[in-house]
Amino acid sequence: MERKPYYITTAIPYASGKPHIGNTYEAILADSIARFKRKQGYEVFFQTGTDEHGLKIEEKAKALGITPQECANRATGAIKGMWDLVGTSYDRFIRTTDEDHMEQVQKIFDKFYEQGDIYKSSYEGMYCTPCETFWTQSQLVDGRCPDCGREVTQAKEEAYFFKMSKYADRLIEYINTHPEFIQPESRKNEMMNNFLLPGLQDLCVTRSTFTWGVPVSFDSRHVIYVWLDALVNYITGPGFDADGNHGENFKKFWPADLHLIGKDILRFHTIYWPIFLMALDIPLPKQIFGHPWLLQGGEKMSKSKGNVIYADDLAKFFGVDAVRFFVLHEMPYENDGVITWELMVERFNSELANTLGNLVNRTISMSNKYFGGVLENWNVCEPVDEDLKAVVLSTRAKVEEKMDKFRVADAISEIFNIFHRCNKYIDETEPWVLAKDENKADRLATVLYNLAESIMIGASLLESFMPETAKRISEQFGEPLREFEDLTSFGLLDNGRKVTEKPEILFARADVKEIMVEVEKIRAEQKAEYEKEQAAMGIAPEAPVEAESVIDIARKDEITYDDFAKLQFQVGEIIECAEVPKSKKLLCSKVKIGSEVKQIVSGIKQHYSAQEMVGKKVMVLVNLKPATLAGVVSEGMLLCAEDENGELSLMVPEKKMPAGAEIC
RNA sequence: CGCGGGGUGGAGCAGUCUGGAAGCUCGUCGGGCUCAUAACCCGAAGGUCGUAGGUUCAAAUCCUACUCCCGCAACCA
Repeated sequence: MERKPYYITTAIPYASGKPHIGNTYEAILADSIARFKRKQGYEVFFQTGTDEHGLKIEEKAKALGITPQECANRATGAIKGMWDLVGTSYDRFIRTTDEDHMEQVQKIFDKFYEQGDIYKSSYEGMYCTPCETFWTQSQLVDGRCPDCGREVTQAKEEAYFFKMSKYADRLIEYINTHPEFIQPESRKNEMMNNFLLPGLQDLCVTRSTFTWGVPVSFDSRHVIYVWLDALVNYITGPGFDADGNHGENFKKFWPADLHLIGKDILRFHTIYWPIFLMALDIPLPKQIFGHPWLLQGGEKMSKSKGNVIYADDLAKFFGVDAVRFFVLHEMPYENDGVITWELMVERFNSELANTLGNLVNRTISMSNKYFGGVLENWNVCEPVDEDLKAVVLSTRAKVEEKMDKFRVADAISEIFNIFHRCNKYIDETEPWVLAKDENKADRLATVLYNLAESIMIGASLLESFMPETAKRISEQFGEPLREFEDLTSFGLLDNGRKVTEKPEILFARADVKEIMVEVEKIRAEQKAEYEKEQAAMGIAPEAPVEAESVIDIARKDEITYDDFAKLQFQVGEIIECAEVPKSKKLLCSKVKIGSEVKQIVSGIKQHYSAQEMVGKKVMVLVNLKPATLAGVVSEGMLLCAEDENGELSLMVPEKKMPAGAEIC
């Protein structure tokens, strides 16, 4: 029988380091869909991989004293390792440094150029020579390079551009006639209104400021920039060939059924990607699903604090399947989800240990206790059985329906509904009461058989989401997991099956306090590792947060006394202060400096209230050129000290000083 | 008027598109049960569905205004 093809991809994460739980979520989500489709009988091609080119990797490699390829290898190793750990069943793990991919990227670029879709022009912006980087006006800090703080110059760089506008109308038409193309649908309008309808800008598709990328075949000073290089992985992976000699997999699987991506890159996948495909004259993928993010609760995650959550750490405590369960089941459909260690423990205990684990355990224990572990259906039925069977047998259809809409969390809830029903069934039938009456042995056997059968059907459905657990349950019952088509009939479990003698605890309840003690250790390790890495790259470690801490900042270029003398500092007295409307950080102060009053806007609202500002004597840079902030003119600058957490402290004179006193 | 997301019992969320008895998990309280991982089952308390208007026989759901919170952007002079 010929199976229908199903092609699913994840985005390819940038190979910059170990992927955190949010990145891993996407791989798990895609994997569960891929497994489910296989279970449904599709021939699935599941592709994931890494994006390995670009400036950042080139720079990091330089800092570490290794080649960019080595640097990418390390990160890809970490990503692939993580994907493998969580059981991602990909058919191809593509890397943008794979030879077949790079060859096609060049050919595709050539083709676009020959077609006239790509043209040579120039890119204008502010350029930092030492950093070899273009910045937009808005990225500049104090008109200087945000990376090194040096001056930037207006510069022009030659680059190649893709004529997006040429295909915009076709794309708008396509999106309008294919409402299922962008998922969730609410995102469709966002793309249309923000990018497509106002008019598409041509996309710059090359860079000449770094060399770590696929070179343009006919112009070796340029490398092909990220989106063109990365997006086409979806077709080069299964074997697209720009000359038309496509591989078997491409012929079989393209167009893709689903690109699963984070909502942040929906724009590139629903606009640039379809346009590239149109330019190649091949069909567009059927659906693009922008999933929400899995965020960490509590404080902002940062490696330097050591509070980044990784799937492998979670798996150490809870096992891989519990991690899969959490990210799949706890993610809301459209909104961002939250993960914390505490939440993980709670879900783990309540759903996995209590509901599922305990159910399997008590069922097996009873079988052993009452019948030496042998399951036999004596067919002594009572009305309660009917409801159990109805729930169990209707689940497959419900799960399928949810999965069609990628409502994975709901699909899992449907499966767990079986386990809840089973626990209730035990309560209703009271096997321990039946066991006391020898005449009811046949009924008791039937009850246990029904339970085992229900659990096996539930476990079989669970296989796509928690493959290990499904397997362990099946082993404990000594019964193989069911095929998809066998999940809608009750009673297929072999009569006389013998369950395991000693039920294995599937999920041992976890104690939050104990876990948190261990988590602290992980955090300390993570922090140490981060500092080591920074040191290896020649960056001074961040100062510890203790009371005695010191802060080292980058040393600026030496200046002469004349330079210094240009700055005029005076003591100013704040006589009025108000919040700047519509701004989050700004306070507007009237500052008395001598007999003059200046209006100064400062970004200190989060540290000082307007009221407490009044009356303070502060250090003011008075001869700064006035500027307008959030629509308010500012004629100077209040000086503050800033610590590593961004806390600000105004500079005030140590002794009483009159307003206007010069600071020199 | 920068972009976007959100405000639903103590906590975390679903429900909003396609109006029609306010639901899930955790927590709390009470009860049941003892096969099991202090678990399981039943029940209860607890909600002005951010505020104010409007449409409607009927609004958490549709419309209008307002308000607060969170990301990003922007200013952090």
